[in-house]
Amino acid sequence: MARGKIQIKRIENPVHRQVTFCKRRAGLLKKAKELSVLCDAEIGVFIFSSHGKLYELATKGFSSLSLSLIFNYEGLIERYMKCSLSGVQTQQPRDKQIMDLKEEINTLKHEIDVLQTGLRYISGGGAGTTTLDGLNDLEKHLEVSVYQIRLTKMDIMSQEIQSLKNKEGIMKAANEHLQEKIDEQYGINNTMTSMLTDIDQYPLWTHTQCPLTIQNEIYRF
Amino acid sequence: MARGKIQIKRIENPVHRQVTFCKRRAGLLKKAKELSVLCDAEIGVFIFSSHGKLYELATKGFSSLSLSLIFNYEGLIERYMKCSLSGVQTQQPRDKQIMDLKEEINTLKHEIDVLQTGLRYISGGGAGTTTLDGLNDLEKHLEVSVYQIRLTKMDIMSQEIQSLKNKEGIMKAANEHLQEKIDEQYGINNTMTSMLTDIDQYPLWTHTQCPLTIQNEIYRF
DNA sequence: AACTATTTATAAGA
DNA sequence: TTCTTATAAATAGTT
Repeated sequence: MARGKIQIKRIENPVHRQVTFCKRRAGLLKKAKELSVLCDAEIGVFIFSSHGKLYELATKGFSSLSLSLIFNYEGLIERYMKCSLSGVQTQQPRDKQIMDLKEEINTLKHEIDVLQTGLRYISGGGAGTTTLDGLNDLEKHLEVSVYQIRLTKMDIMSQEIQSLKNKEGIMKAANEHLQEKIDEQYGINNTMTSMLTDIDQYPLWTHTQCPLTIQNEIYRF
Repeated sequence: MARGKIQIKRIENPVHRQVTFCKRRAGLLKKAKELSVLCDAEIGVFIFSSHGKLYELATKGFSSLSLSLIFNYEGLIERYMKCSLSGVQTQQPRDKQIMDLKEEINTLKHEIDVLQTGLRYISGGGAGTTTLDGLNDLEKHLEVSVYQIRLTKMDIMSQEIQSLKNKEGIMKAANEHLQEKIDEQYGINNTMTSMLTDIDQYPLWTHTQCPLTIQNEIYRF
């Protein structure tokens, strides 16, 4: 856009490409920031360079709304479940519970296996595994470790929310509302949308009242 | 930036704000597209207006990264629903066997933590921590690893795909099915996800049978 | 939605 | 990467 017009197509010269990447990346992130400030919008920008390096920008609200939605929902839902369950106090046959625990143990053992494989993969620069099956396994396994990291993260976060009040009635209402939304909009991403809507509708819920929403508000990145 | 300089702070006049939002949003998305093309980068941009409407841009490679995250989320909702429907789980009876199992689980989880720390050290460098920031970093590193594994996987796949002939009739039928799905479930991000779902619905497709269009959408970078 | 006077971003060169 | 600067692009205020 200066000293000559350019065509918008892949820059073949790697040096030029890298320089342009730096400049335009900075420009894009700046523009994104400006837009979010000027117009009170929540914005997330993720840029992976061709070499795989991540550059990102996320406004606080964006993190708390959609980033959490995308990256942290597993942790959030799990916590939500725990919370609503402890309020409801229902009974479960002991055998089933024991089986569940054993199953969890097996899952964790398998995961350890996988993490060890992943460790070898990463440390070897990926050179070791080249079969499709091997890569599929590895991919799954790394996803599992990302998941575990998220759980750990959430554990740390949960310490912060111990001080919030537990109002069971509102929690149950939230639960019901959530279930309704899921039933209503169950589909692929429609559900995601409804979660967002929920967050907007109940901004003041505390963790124990509605963990799904409040953790988004409190535990931003 | 024209007819007068402006301060980068929230525009209080709602009309001005809306107009500026439109203009700058278009500008930002254009810039993002240009960057991805010029520099061969994978980019995702998510803009939520102050009213909650989502505008987004995601390059193909980027979508393959976020796809899995969304897909995982979807799986979670399924699990959540199953759980709710099959009756609520209970508080544990403080029974020795269960306690033992839980102890084992904790041990295994700890081991996983250790492995995760190792992964971080290898993949990211820097000191291992258990702080939130540290975990955030680790999470990102692993995500990039998953992303890179996928790129490799997709390369392998696309080589196979190119060596096989497509059967046009099946391809057309599948495309129609896909289009139906997209129409049905069109919402925020769901085009990508619905394609994934389609793939899952046809697990026995061989490369010769699997429609070219779907492969293009999912496996091309 | 258009129009334009300006500001901003940036391509090329160093 | 960073700086400089000529120029292309974006856009604030206006119609």
